[in-house]
Amino acid sequence: MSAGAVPKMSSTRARIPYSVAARELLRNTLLDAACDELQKRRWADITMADIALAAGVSRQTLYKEFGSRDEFAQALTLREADRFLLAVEQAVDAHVDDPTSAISAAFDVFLTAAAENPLVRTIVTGDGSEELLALFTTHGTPLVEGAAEHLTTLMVARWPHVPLQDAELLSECLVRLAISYAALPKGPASMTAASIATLLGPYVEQLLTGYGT
Amino acid sequence: MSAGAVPKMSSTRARIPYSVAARELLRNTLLDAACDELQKRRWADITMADIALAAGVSRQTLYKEFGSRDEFAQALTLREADRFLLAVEQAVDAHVDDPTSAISAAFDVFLTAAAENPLVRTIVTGDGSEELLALFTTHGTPLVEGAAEHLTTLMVARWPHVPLQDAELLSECLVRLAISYAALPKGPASMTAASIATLLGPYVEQLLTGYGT
DNA sequence: CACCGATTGTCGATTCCATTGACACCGACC
DNA sequence: GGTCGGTGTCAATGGAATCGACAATCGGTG
Repeated sequence: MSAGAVPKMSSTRARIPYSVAARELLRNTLLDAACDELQKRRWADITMADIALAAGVSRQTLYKEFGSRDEFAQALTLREADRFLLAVEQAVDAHVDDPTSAISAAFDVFLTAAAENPLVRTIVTGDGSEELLALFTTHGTPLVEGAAEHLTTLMVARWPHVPLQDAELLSECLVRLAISYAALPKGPASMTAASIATLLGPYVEQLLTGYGT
Repeated sequence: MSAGAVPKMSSTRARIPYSVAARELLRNTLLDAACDELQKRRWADITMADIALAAGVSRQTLYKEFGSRDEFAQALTLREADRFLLAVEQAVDAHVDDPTSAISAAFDVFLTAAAENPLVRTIVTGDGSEELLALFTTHGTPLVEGAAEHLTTLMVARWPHVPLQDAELLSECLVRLAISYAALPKGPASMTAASIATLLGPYVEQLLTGYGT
């Protein structure tokens, strides 16, 4: 058969009002422009004016949308994190029946994607983007908490039997481990993923079989 | 393997300046809103106010973007036509080696998609959307000429040996036949497609083998 | 036929948002 | 210490979207 690309009309799902769509478009255009620049030079060498220019927008609209340079950097990392979480979610969905291998698979896709991701690479390579690095570690509260929260809701939605507290603990540890191995890889992604899975496997099995009560 | 959804960063290709992206977004939001409404009631029963409201925009911005109700309807059909041409283009690309089967395949995907397309269905079903129907037939100059032109450039790009004049003639006839069969189907799409292909096959073969000159 | 309600298309006034240009502030470098 | 480049902020300007209202038109109703 030929390439199956049907026209795909307007999609009957809830329509997004133009005003919010435009706002989202503005933010993404800015963020995308910054990503582009990041592939050419280091974060420290990129000015706010550069980003605004690349996005085809004035410097002040950039400042209105994101308060400061730091907040903009935050938004950059948070959006990228969201994308990673999306991939992780799909990986988990492919292993709902077996939580341990779900962890392994999720870790695998995460580490593999991280190793290839331009933004992550420029940060991990070091060399001028220390400020961005900090947003993943020392100043990484928003990212870690946000990602952990996302992971938690993801988990409880699939395995309702797991107590919230345990899910939160597991999520945060997973997020922290993921960031750690993304920042400083050790061996191939699949290997690391398998190690983490065997490390945490017993714990999650215990959670699901309902040890107590 | 799991679902292969890598983050997919900003894509280094040429960035679209925000201003034009926003304009495009506005137009599409409006058009999409109209499509949604069309699946609920007939074109004659849909007011400009309804469309504007559904798009989350004021009636006047709608009038500024598209001059009048008629022009808006035109834009609606033209955009849908463009989507169909995209599908057609892909079908053709799957048969660059054999023009006759390319025609057959293109016609097939076109008719199949048309039969399923909500907009086309509401029009073909008749019953209240006569004004839209006219845009495909009696008032269809922009659509027919536009589609034919698109088809022509598509053809000459793939088969440069074909004289422009012949490509234009063939394109226009194909477009008119496609519209005709979409409006009034006769038997299954694949059958019709095969018939058209056998009908025009000899002509295109003659074009490619270079009969004269 | 006259009336009425709804819709189209247009206009001016208003509001909101992005742009412009300028400025004070800070840090790096000479 | 002085200069240069970048950050962050401001008031003024311009344009685009909104609001409210209007004449014109059309279909239905008494």
